[in-house]
Formats: sequence, structure tokens, C-alpha cells
Amino acid sequence: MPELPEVETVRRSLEPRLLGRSIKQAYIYLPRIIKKPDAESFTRLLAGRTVETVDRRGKYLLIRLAGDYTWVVHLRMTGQLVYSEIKSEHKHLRLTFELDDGNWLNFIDMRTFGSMYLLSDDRLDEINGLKTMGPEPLEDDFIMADFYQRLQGSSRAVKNLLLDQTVVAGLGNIYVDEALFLAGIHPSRGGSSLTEEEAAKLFQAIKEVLQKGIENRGTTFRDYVDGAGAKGKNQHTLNVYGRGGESCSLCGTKLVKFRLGGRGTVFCPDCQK
DNA sequence: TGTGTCACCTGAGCGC
DNA sequence: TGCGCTCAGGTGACAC
Repeated sequence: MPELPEVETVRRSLEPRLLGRSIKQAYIYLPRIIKKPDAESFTRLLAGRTVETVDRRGKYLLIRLAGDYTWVVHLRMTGQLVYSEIKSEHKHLRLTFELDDGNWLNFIDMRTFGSMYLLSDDRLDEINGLKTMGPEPLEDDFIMADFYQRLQGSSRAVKNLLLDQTVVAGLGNIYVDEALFLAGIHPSRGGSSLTEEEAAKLFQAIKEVLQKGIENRGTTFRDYVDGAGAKGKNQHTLNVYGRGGESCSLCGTKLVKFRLGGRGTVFCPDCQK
């Protein structure tokens, strides 16, 4: 599932391929992927625009275009944005973009949760998820004191707090479970129950698991590939996610899987208090 | 206002 | 073999 490391890997793989390229034509096979504007306007406004930068904010990919427009892509669960020499014939191809160099950018999305926007830069606030997004955990604006204060102000389960994009940007189910394991914190603990020392451990653990995820070019369980179609390697290094019933890599205790906030959650009952 | 739950969506895996 | 059920999870809408 694309979280911050996966989206960052897609960004890094697409950047050298897209910079300076212009979009010749968009072909839309599933219009509801386009959230703003309508599909017809999206196609018309995108045609002929040149890519100036490829950025990321949380799990959003921000493709900055000439004329002060930004093409915003969210991969959600199974979205893939893949640069290719050919127009994909994949069963789940939802949109494809013909580039001026003869190559294609294919958007494949099995479960069709992915979304796209094309807005002038002064209207990006219309995307609520972008407007309310919390600090980038690998940037300087992620500050321990603010993070601790946010945890202290809520009785919600710490796992649910970390999944909340207004608290920290870019975390999803995989990296939240991994960060909580690394910090030795039980996922059900209320945010306000964490000591400053525990919050500091969690703060560092979040940075660590995300950095490792990026170094390993993302986690591929089934669908995720980068912008060149390559799978990630981080799934081979996970301590808890996807390992319910197996032994803890630290103490050997059987890892427990349960549902928290509607999501599968794996933790070590001995290492995480 | 804060928090929890559910729908959206398709395919894999499992039991019968 | 085929059917039906459950599960996977990011986000917005909704209920309490």
C-alpha cells in the first residue's frame, strides 16, 4: 500500500523521466478517478503543459506544470503511476497520458480508489487532505515538542493518532505498526498516556522506519511498484506487519494480530507495553 | 468538538 | 468445480 516511502520512491523514479516533458493527450477510461475539475476540463487543461517539478506532500504526488497548475495524484490502495514506452493494455488501466517524447504514463488501479486533481496553484487548498495535512516527518517542521503535545491532547489509541494525516503526514498501516514496535509501545495505548520519553522514542522510530522504507525503495506486498514498474524490497525487513502468529525477531514471543480502528494490527505482547 | 464506524472497491484465499 | 464469505486499507462522510 503506497505510504510515504512508496510515494517518495515513485516521485524519485518519475522525476528524471518527466522533467521538461509535456503532456500531449490524456485518455480517461474511468472518469470518477478525476475529482477536480470534471474529466473533460481535466483533459483540456492538461494538454500541452510542461512538467516543471515532481514533488510530494504526505502521500500526495504533486506534479507542477507550466502556467502555475499542479497535477495532484493520490495512489490510495492499489494505484500505480508507471512511465513506459508503450500504452499499457493492463486490465486495470484507468487513465493513460501520452507524452511529447512518444512515451506514456499509465495509471493502473485495481481497486479504483486512486484520485487525481488538476488545479491552479492558488486553488490547491480545495483539496482538504492537503490543506489539513500535518508536518512532514522527515523534514525540519516535524518537531518533537509539537508531536508530544498533540499526543497528550488526545485519548485516542496512539495507532489511530499516527494514522491521522493531520498529526503526521504520510504514515499508513505498515509503517505505523513498525514504528510502534521499534518504540516498544502498544498500539492501543491512549495518546495522552505516553510519557515524554516514550513519545521521543516514537518520534525517532517514525523517522527510522520511513528512512529505511525509502532506502529499500518501498514495501511491496502485492500491487506497489515505483514509477519505472519496479517492486520494493522493504517487505523483507519488516518486524511485525504481515507477521501475525510468527515469532518476534527480538524476544521470540508469538506476534499477536487484532483489529484496531478497523485495521489489521500486529504487535509483540512482550516488547510493546 | 472529538471520536468511532462505515462505505467505497476488486481480487485472493478459504471453507463448504 | 463453483459459490459465497471475509479480508486487505486510505480517506471522507456520517453518527454519536
